[in-house]
Amino acid sequence: MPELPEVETVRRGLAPALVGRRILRARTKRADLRFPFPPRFAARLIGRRVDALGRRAKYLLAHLDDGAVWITHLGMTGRWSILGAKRQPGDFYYAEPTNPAHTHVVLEMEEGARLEFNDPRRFGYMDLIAESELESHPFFKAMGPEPLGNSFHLPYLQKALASKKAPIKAALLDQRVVAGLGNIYVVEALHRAGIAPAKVSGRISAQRLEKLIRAIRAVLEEAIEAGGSTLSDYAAVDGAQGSFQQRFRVYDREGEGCATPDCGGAIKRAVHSGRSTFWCPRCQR
DNA sequence: ACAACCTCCTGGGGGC
DNA sequence: TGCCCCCAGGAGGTTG
Repeated sequence: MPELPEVETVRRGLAPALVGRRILRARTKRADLRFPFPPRFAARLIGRRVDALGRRAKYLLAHLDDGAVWITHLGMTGRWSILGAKRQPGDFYYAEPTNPAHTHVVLEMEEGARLEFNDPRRFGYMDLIAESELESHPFFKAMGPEPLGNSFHLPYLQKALASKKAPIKAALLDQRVVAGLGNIYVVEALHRAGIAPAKVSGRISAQRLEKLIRAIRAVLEEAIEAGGSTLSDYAAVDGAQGSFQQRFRVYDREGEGCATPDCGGAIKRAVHSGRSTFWCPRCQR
């Protein structure tokens, strides 16, 4: 479900409930998600104040007042909801309750916000580590640059892809190359850049890589603006659905006409490494 | 080292 | 209606 724009939307929704407030209660309802919770996870959250809520790629990073960082990855179906919060204009909202059987973490914050983490497939995970260990943590150690950040630029991408034989689609899904893209935004960006998903990474000209960088940035920025994409279960913390799925040009549009002006091609679908790829064979080369 | 799988897990949708 | 198969936003681990 959640790629960078969805995680950023969740971050922006959670921030008013978390930042500057203390965690009054915390409870996990099972021992693990994708991985076990760290030792004494809930107990170590209780009493802490959240100083800042950041994001790195698809990870949420809550910086706590004791120097620890509480990490959440949403996996495929992970969802944070805010329930029963204050009902004041501009404050929090009330999310539709999700299936309680899949509610795995519950927090109560100062000022009355109740936060629930719900994840039917349990591909999500959480961790709690010292801020000083963040860079060396296995999740982040080999991670590539933020696609919307200053270090994602042509010289970097040229170097990262040079001599790579993998198809460009696979390379962009590799979080070591660039961190935060997933299946949807990769295929959308490749379509905008006019690059075929199967194109060998190391054989794309500088000019076309420059166009790809611009396409990645544009699609992510537009998707954040739209509150992400909702296919089935993704929602923001207040239950709101994203709307970027209405602007997909290729994703899940097999057989439909290409959106590129004067192209007239038809969108194709193929499966590579178990993941669906959508593209227009006419304008993506 | 690299690329192409398989896997974890649940639920929704389509076909019969 | 029911059942079975396929599919899904991620990504670590295993093969070859």
